Amino acid sequence: MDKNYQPAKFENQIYEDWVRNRLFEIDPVRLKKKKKKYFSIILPPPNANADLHLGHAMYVYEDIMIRYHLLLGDQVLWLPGADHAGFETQFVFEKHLKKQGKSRFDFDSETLYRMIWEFVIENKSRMENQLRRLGFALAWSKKKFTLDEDIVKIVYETFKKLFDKGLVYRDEKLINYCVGCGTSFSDLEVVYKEEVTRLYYIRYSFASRKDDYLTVATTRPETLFGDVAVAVNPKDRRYHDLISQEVIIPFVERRVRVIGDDFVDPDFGTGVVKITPAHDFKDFEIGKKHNLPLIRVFDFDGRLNKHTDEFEGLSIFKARKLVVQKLKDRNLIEKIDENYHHRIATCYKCGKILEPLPKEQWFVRVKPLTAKAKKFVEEEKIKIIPRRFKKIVLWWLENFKDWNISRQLVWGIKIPAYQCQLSLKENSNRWFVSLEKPKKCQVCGQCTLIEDTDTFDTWFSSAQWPYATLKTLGLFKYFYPTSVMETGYDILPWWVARMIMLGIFYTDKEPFKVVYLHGLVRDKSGQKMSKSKGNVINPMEMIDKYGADALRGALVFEVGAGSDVFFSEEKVITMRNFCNKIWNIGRFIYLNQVGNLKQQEFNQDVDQILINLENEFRKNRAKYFRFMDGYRFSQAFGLLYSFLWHRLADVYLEQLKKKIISGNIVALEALKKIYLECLLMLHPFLPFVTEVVWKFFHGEKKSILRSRLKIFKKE
RNA sequence: GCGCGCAUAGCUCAGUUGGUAGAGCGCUUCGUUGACAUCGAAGAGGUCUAUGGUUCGAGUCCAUAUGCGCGCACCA
Repeated sequence: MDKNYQPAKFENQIYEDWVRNRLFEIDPVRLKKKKKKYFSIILPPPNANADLHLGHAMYVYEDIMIRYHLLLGDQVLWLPGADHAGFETQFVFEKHLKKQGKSRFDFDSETLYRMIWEFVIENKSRMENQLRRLGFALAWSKKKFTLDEDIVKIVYETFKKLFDKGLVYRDEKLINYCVGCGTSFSDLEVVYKEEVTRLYYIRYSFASRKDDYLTVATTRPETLFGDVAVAVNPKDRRYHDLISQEVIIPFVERRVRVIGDDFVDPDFGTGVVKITPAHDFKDFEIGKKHNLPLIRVFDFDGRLNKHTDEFEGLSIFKARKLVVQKLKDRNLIEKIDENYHHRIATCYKCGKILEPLPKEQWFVRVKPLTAKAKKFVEEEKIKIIPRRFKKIVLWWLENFKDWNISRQLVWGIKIPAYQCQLSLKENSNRWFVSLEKPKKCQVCGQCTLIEDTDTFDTWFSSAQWPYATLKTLGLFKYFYPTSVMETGYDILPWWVARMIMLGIFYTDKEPFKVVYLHGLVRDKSGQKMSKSKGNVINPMEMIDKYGADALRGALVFEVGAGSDVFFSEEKVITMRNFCNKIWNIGRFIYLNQVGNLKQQEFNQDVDQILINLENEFRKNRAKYFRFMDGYRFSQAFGLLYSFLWHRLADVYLEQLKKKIISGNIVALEALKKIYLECLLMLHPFLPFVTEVVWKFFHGEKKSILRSRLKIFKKE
């Protein structure tokens, strides 16, 4: 044994041995003996478009649970997978294209899809290797990908089932559209940014009295071509007499009516609002309520269209400038508030302003789904840890809006929906859903179909991940519902809540019994890690320098449940030192064991020191199991840390040292027994070093995972 | 506006059945004779944000306040 533990010498070999000996795989014979307890976790599938970051390393909590249950002798499954990550991946890929001076418009959709496919496959295998380096006890033979044919089939089945039950519908609504990325989003993808913008006060002349006018306040003068009304609060004395009079929209000279609606805040601006249903969510609602037409004034490429007269073809931003200029020329601008604080909806990925635009999309009707989901959470059929997140999950389930699942992207699962052309001509717009590509129209039986070219929101497929994976693997009846869903609290509404909704919908059962949430990994001053701040720490670099165990330890040690992790290299070093401590206690025992074989000068007196040691160990062991079973992993780990280092090594080993060196075998054996049991308890946290030392004592072929020590029977 | 979280040693943070305050780093002093200097010993350093309440007893439970962080919603 070296003086210090050198992880790089062992880690790869140890992991290969684990895989080769199928220690992470389920045993099909044992599987059917129902005596065993089942324990399963589905790995949140990392996006197959980039390397792992520290957030992924947080899956160490899953490994801790998995290895703990392996040691308990349960029937264990930790299922690996990868997510095609539709929009995210296409976005990353387009950045690659841009570097080469190209864009998505240079390729037809099939070519683009194939190129992204190759890109993803390469990334996927690199990402999987990184999971291995972290030491994760994943059942690799079962790994799944969200684009596997059988998975896609399940996704289609879910969609059809939802469609048949009226829980998915197609409708023209305003959606959040990113002109740069070329796709729509659901409400969850919108990021609001505080900005100081201009508020323009524009005069709309009365149709009856040309020299009199009504002033509206707006941030978006370029949308005035789409105005179909002007609204005031009916209780507002200044204006209520004007309701149902007409004003004239500049440039297009269209007459629109003044309407009264309570939603208008008399104190805002002038108390008069222009109503543009095609480009504003609130206006869209008002438009529906008052039966107003929808006039879209710019297209999905972000350029003004034929409804804008002389402004046609201009980009939104240019059009705004020019419209304002020309309004000024006509003396129709009353004033401009230059310091208007405003929150603007932006694309969470590219940061550009999102446009509300009317578009036909597929929506999931969420109310009926959330009703059941809420019940499961309230009654704790799904238990949420830490508890405080229960309220948050329930809040989301209560407040979800209908979920837009259509994306205008190439990279993704194509939506299996078809439109009857005949119905389109007859203005009835009928769609049907078909698992296989249909030979003929299921509506009229004769027309040439129109295929939906959109793809699903990635979260629509990942929301089905627990049952889709287990169904396709034939493991559904053993492992569903899964035991634990462990993930970051930041994707609660995107993923966890939706898995609960769709899981219950498809299977009538909860997809998992426990949701365990971990926090974000921040740098040591609490800043979010990001490339732009330059504070990103690469987990693989940490492993190269200090070993996988040290990295793992740093993500667990003294971390509050569900709270963010303040990560620093110093903490990794502390954990590296702890691994070394473990190694050296082992080294002391090992060296003296060999030495004592010659000396044989054993001394039978079992003194008070050993009794104290044994008692203290017992107490800690009991606590350990309480912590582990209560999902308090950080505390279990902290307990082992202080017991092993500051009690076993600093106190007891020092007290026994002389006796052991002089050949007291009883003392040596007592120390060794407790040490080995500690290794076992520690193994879920620090799998490599514990396995390496274990093998020094038990031989190359004996894995700690196959140990049958009674300690894990919890006597 | 609604909701959530945090406030403990110089710094970063642990501390869930309420029972004499912990770790890492940093600091002071000392120690390298075969477990480990990726170490050990000794030590300094805390009215656990404030006020009130429940209790024999509160860092821990309740209420209010202050400060900080976060999520969501609205905004013509």
